[in-house]
Amino acid sequence: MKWDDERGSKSSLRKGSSMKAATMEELTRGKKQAFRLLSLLKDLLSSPENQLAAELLVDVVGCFTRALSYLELEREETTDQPPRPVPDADFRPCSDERRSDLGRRERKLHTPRKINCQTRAYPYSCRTILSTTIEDGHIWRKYGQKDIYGTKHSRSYYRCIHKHDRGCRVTRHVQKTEEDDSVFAITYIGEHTCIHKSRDEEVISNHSTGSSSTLHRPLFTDLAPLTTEGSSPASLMADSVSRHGGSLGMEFDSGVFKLDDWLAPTEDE
DNA sequence: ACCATTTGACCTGT
DNA sequence: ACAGGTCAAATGGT
Repeated sequence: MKWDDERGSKSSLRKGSSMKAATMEELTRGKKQAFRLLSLLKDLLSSPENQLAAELLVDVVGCFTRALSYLELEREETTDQPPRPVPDADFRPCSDERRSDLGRRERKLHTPRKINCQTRAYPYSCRTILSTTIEDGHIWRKYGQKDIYGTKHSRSYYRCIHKHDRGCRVTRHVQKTEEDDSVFAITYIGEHTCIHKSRDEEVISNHSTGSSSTLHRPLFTDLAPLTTEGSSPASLMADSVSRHGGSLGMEFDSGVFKLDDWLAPTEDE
């Protein structure tokens, strides 16, 4: 196994770097390492007996993420400096020359904007989860892909396949995390209104994954609510976890997902 | 032929 | 002006 950046304290005490910069550096490193651990242990943590460990680790990643956000916010408020450098030194644009947007990256440094429901007037709930799979038990139609400024992975856009026949307007976008290529950040915008799935479909879906798990998820409307006012994407994550066994959820933005809400087996009605 | 994905163009919000 | 989101024609797979 290769550990490439164990030596945080040395770099953080570099001459001339501020305490805040050093703090951010340490937090960034901590977050990255926590991600690696999460990725390393994902199979182990998906079993119910390791639920507490999974919860703790997800919380650790969340703490780092939040701490970095707070520092970033404070810096943006107190300085005129362009706030964020390109995150990776080895960052380079996607090789696809045809994309008209690519040249824009080079032109100017800008603060990456917050996405979607924070920048646009969407009346829908918006939640981001982390998962090792993009499968969540729903059928999605991809309708776009964009290179996102300051990130090395492009973002893919999906809408529910039942948009037209059932009027389901939920969308999601999927992007690999900077820290770990095998972990996806999946942001759900809106809620499924096409949720009338039969038990048969659930069984088929479970069976198709090859999983011998006896876990069953309730239908969306049965799920425990989030700690914030929004609701349904937690259920999407719950589906993902129970069916695919390797997914891990966590909070982002405004919602907190409780692992025990979606890992615990559900009792049959 | 049909359907899903890709991707350049366009739209929207800041 | 620009980043991010969406549209829709082109393309590719079956």
